[in-house]
Parts: sequence; structure tokens; C-alpha cells
Amino acid sequence: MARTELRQGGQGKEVGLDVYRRLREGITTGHFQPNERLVEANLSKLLGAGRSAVRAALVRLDQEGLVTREHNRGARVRLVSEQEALQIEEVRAALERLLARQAAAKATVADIRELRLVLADMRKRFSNGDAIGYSELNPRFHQLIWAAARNPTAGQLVGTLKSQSLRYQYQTMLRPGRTERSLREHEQIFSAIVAHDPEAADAAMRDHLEEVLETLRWAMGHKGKTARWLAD
Amino acid sequence: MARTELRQGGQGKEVGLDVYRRLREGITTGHFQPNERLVEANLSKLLGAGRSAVRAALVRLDQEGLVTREHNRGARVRLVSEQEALQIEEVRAALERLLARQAAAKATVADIRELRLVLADMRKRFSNGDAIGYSELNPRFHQLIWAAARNPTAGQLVGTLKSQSLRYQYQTMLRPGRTERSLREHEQIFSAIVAHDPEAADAAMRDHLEEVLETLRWAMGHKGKTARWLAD
DNA sequence: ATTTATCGGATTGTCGACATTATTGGGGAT
DNA sequence: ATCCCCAATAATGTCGACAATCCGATAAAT
Repeated sequence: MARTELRQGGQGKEVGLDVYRRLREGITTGHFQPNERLVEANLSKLLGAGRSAVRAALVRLDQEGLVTREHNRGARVRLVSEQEALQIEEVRAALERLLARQAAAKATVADIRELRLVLADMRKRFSNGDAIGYSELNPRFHQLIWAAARNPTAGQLVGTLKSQSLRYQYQTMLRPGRTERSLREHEQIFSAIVAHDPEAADAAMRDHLEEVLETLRWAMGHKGKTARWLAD
Repeated sequence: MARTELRQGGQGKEVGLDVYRRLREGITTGHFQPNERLVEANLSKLLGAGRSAVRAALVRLDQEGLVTREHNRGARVRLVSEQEALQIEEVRAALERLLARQAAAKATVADIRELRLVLADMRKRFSNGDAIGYSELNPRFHQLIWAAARNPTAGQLVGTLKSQSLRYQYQTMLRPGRTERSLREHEQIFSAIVAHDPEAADAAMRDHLEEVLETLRWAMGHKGKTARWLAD
């Protein structure tokens, strides 16, 4: 099936890390589908690395929640249920509130400049009716906030959480009028950060992610209609 | 048949998991000190397992944040700085607020019974002037809340965070009058959960952990006096 | 027909060996 | 005495081989 050689990258050293990154990429991009078996020998050939490296990567990904491993039964891409996705999103919300608050407290002018840039881009794409392009910018906006908060602990955590629930991210766009609302919420967050107002940033992020969660719950209520072609 | 290992610990199978658990135990209990080198061959002999198992365990612990590994330079017990400990505590606070809220919403009578039991024990030890015994019950109380929230995602996360900042947990007792105040805060959290009032539970947990954080900051200001004998 | 037993292929778990890479310590030159 | 180079040592990274285990299929038994 996979005719595509993912072979490339490692400059002779750090093979292990490279394998981990490429495997991770393969999972998050959907190259490997949920519940798909990850056979060590196959990956070994596919990635051009020894089985040891593949094994180590699988252990890491397991701990990270992207892969499940059963004793003597190998590894598969972890399928997160809708219920789990909601839990993850709740946790993510709690963390992003903290990050927004800290970003408002610590953001530098450079941070704010980059945020403004992305936000302008978002406005442009929205007014062009490019909903997909808009939602592609969404992660970038949030990542800038994480960076501005200068809290590696929380940042890394929210990053791995995001990668776990990645599969459901596009469900939020299906609701009519969601994009415009999302844009307004992002603008609120932005102005709170510009004003260096932690309370407001917290509140704005809370409202935003509460909306996202609500939209997600709504979308999952329509599972029969939408999840069908999202599963493929 | 398998003449499997008479080594202590796991019952014959799951050697890998057992090695991981014992190594983890060794780190959290302080048997291995921060920054101490973890040489694979040594651990291999010490734990009576092959180097492969040890290696896998180290990879997991690295991803978990209890160990740091540098390429070609091996692994050592990760030393979390005071600043990092504060960050971790902030994140933990955010997560525990969520968990308290959900616990208030979902707690069963069994959950509440157990919580009441622990709390009664805490009161008893406090009135006996047993501050150390009191703080030993602290984790148990919080764990019961995590369990009552029925949110494995958040629960597991807050668990690993706790294990990372374990080293600083006793610093909060050094402040005079802290124990009594802590007891009152716990009672507030408990009654909010009993009343199934998520808002109140959130607020109570927020106040409680804000206090803990403040106490921690205070203790770190006195680093010169206290950290000396805490480091040994 | 259903259940049980057995066999073969496939895949993982584990061990040992070897190459590669840091680190340490000594010896010589300045 | 100080510095630099280089061998010796220790530990990790990687590979290959083998045994243990699981899964599916086929055959046997009731």
C-alpha cells in the first residue's frame, strides 16, 4: 500500500530522534490511520532504520498517547474516541486559559507583532470566504500564544494534547457561521494580550474554547451524517 | 515451558513494565538523587533485567519528564529547578480546578464516603499536632478527587506532573499555621463536592492551590536556610 | 455442526556482540 | 607550571540472531 518512501532527513547522526519525528509526522498527518497496525519490521524498512530505533520511537509515542502497545501484540495507532476527544479538549482549554493569562502578562512587542500579523492574515482569508485557509491559521495563532507565555511545561503539554485530538479539528468548521464567530473571539483574545490584561485574556480564551467545545459536542451529535466521510 | 525469572517484583511476565515501575519508584522515592547518572549496565544488574528493558524504561521516563537523556551521553535523573517547579505547580493547579469541578458534578456516594473518611483522618492527625502525618494524607485526598472526576486524561497528566515536583512538596509545611489553613481549604473543597456544586468546587480548589503556590514562593525565598538540608 | 487440538507463519521480546562516541588521564613540548 | 595531543577506558547506539508468543487455519473429535 505505502509505496511512498519516507526515507530522507538524518544526517548520519541522531537517527533515533529522526525516526521518532518522522513516525510522529506520519501519524499526525494521517499517513497511518487510526487503529492501523505498526509492525516494527515494516517501519524499519520503510524508514531505513534499525528495529531498535523504531522500537524506541514506538515507546515514546506510546507514552505520548499517539500509539497503544499491547504486550506481545505490537503497536497500533491509537484511536481516540469522541468521548476522549472531548476530555482532551476540556483539558486543553484549562491549559490554554493559563497560557493566555501568562501571555498577556509577559508578551513582548515582537510576540504581539507576530500575533497581529497572523490575525490580519486570518481576517483576509475570512473575508475571501476561505474557511479552510482560515482554520489552517488557527493552530499558528495559538502556538504564538504558547510561545509568548514562556511556560515550556504547559506549552509542551498542550502541544501533545493537540496532536492527540487532531483528527477532530475540522469538525468545528462544519457549523454555519462558526468562522466569523471564531474570528471575533480571536480578536478579543488578541486585544486582551495587547492590553496586557491577564484577567481579560483568561476570560476571552475561556469563552473561545467553551464555544469550540460546544461546537464539537454539536458536531458529534450529527455523527451519523458527518463522521462517515471523516472516517475515510 | 518458560523457566521465567525468579526475580522479585512482577510475576514472571511483563518484565519491561516491571522494570519501568521499579525504576520510577527509585526516582520518586529519592533512591536515585537528582542529576545522578543512570548507567544502563548498572541498572541492568541492579534490577536483574536485560539492557533492552532498561533502555525502554529510560525512554519512557524521559518522555515522562523524570529523566533527561543526551545523545551518546546517557541518562540522568532530571533535576527540576525551582522555577520549573513553580510552572509545574501552576499547570497542576489549572488541571486540578477542572478535576474538582468535574468531581463535584459526577461524584458518587462511594466517592464521597471515601473522601469523608480521609478528611476525618486528616482532622484527627491535625488535632494531634501530627503535621507530617497530615501532609502524608494530602496526596490521597487529591487522588480521590481525580478518581471521582472520571477524567483519565486529566488524571494521568496531573499524576505525572505531581511526580515531577515531588521533591518540593514538603516545603509547604514549613510555614507556620499552614496546616490549619490547609485543613480548612480541604473542608471547603469537600463540602462543595458533597453539594454537587461545580462552581464552588472550582473556586475552592483555586483558592487552595493559589495558597499552596504562594507558600511555595515564600519558601523559595528562604532558600538559603531550608534548601540546604532538603537537598540531602 | 460445533468444539477442541494442533500446526505454521508472523511478530514481538530479549540477549549478546560490535562499532561509535564521550571522557579521563598521562606524557611531552613550550 | 600550563597547555595540547593522544591513547585507554567506559558507556552508549546499533545491528543481528534466537526464543517466546500470538493468530489463523486446518484437522480431529464429539
